[in-house]
Amino acid sequence: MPQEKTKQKILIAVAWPYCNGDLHIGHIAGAYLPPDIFARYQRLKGNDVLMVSGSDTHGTPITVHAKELGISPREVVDRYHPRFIELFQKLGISFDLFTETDTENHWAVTQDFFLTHWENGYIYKGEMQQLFCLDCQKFLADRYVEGTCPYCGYPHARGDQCDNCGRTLDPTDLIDPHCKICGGTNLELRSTEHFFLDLGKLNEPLKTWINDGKKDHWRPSVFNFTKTQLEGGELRGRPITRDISWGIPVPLPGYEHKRIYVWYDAVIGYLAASKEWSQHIGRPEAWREWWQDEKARSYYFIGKDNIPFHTIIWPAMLYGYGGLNLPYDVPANEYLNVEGKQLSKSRHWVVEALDVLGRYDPDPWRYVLAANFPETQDIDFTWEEFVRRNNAELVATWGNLANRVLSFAYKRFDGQVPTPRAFDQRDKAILAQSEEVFERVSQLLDSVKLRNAITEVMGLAHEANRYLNDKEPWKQIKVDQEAAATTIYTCLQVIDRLKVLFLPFLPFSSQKLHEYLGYDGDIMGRQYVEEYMETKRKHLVLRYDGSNIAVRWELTTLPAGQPLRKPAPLFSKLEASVAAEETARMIARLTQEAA
RNA sequence: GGCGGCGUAGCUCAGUCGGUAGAGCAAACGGCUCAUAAUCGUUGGGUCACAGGUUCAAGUCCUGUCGCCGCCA
Repeated sequence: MPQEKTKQKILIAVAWPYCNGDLHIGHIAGAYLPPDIFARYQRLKGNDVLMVSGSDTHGTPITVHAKELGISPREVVDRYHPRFIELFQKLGISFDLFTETDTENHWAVTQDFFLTHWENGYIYKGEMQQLFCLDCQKFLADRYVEGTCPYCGYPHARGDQCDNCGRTLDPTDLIDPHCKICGGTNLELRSTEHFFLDLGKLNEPLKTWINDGKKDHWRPSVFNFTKTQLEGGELRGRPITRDISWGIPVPLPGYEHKRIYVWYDAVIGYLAASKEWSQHIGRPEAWREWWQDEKARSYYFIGKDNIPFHTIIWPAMLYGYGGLNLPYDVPANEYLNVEGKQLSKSRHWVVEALDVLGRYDPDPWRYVLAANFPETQDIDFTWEEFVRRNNAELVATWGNLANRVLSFAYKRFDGQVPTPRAFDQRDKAILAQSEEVFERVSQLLDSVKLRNAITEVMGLAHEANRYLNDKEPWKQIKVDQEAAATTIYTCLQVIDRLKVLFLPFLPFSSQKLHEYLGYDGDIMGRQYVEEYMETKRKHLVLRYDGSNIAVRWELTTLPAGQPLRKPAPLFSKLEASVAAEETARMIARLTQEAA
């Protein structure tokens, strides 16, 4: 049924990883793999996808980290930013642009935002009481004050939060507060002038926005939370500047020594990166198609801790700026726990993504994480589950299906796709099933139910195995060559469709399968790293080129007689011992770091 | 403390609009031998956190309690 295909503009905005440490698999499952699957699907459908993110480089955690290492904040960024890029390349996360916030472009876009908010009356000046270190002659950001937690007695609690009991604190709550820079205790409360985003003034328009009746597709956890907050009508001004030296200078005369608070500039990155991408492709105004066209849709992929920033603060900022689209959807995920415990760098319970990608292929990770996406609740990942899903589902159900059929065809039908005769009822049934699955998966992907979608796809692989066992082509071929040819053709046809269905999830193996089936061409696109020079500074970016992709999101028809390539298994089994080894590795690290 | 989400089989999780509780794993038995010993079939297992309420009918809606997670204070 040919329907008018209008290309939809899809902005895929991905949480900006904070650039002071490596990403773990919880980040991948929560925020980075989902948008890639969604982006690949949308591109295959023929929509115009712009998927952007970058390293979040400002803020005091990075300056604190830099001081601990005895290097500059910029050197901290230079240490982790390339590792993010390496990770996303290895995992196949197809950012149209992954950049960073310490760029001339981002500074300019942020300062423009600030000035526009200022001119539009959404920023006001106010006085704040802040601890000042008399020895350093500096105001201390919350994180630069250390002391004893008044709740649990932990002696190294920070001014913003206690790492031991997790409570949020005010620097003045601390017992025996001292300066983290010089260790001194000569602190006094002083008044300092700062700028505030007037969220109170933006509460009412946001209330109208959340109740506009166009949020039915939002996840309940995201929608209910946002709606309640906005209808409470109690949004208050929030400081957007700080007395630190690392960050974007306030663009007002007399205030250049103050810096823009990292939370304010980080979300602007979505727009800044879109503008940077437009520069790269040589159409500097292209970003407008994703940000100003009312029909464009923007999806923000984030973890649940980030919900208020993306459903309240960022929409408020966009509204206050004017003329830019507010989020169409914010499919926030819950958390991925590991072996029953929450991942936590400070508590030394981590599975670093780059580390494990050195030991295991990307598609098994993509599969296992997608099958476990925490879309509705926190999910418990175990290494045993990783091995089981890899061996019993990816290898045994899907990889083995492809391999058994391809091998049979290659050996018994002269290395070609066999020519079928008329299909019987059983053949027609499996082909019809592949169409139904295609429909269902499309609907699930459209509504960002990725976990259900991949389960449906795997279900079709399961059905194809059943079909094969019903037809027994290894028996048919002894008595009726054409019957076997029809069975194998039918199964290859289904596998070809599974290749497309799996492509957003498992691009690496779908590419291999594409070649085994005798096709040419690239179906997963090409990622590449560039160094981009601005007038004074340069930075590394990750980009993606999917312009030559040789398939579309549609039911394929495999040409009979097409020469096959010699097949090989798509996936490898893992030793059962892997689970115990990896768990032991985590526990070893835990006890070692704790000592 | 306030707000939101979650709590379902031994384990990990689905469950749409209120209509007789589902899948996978694990266990047992059987079929097949194309395939990486992979695959296919059959079989068991439930106080849907707890206590009330609405309804002809509640895992689902309402109230309260407990626990976990997040945001805010």
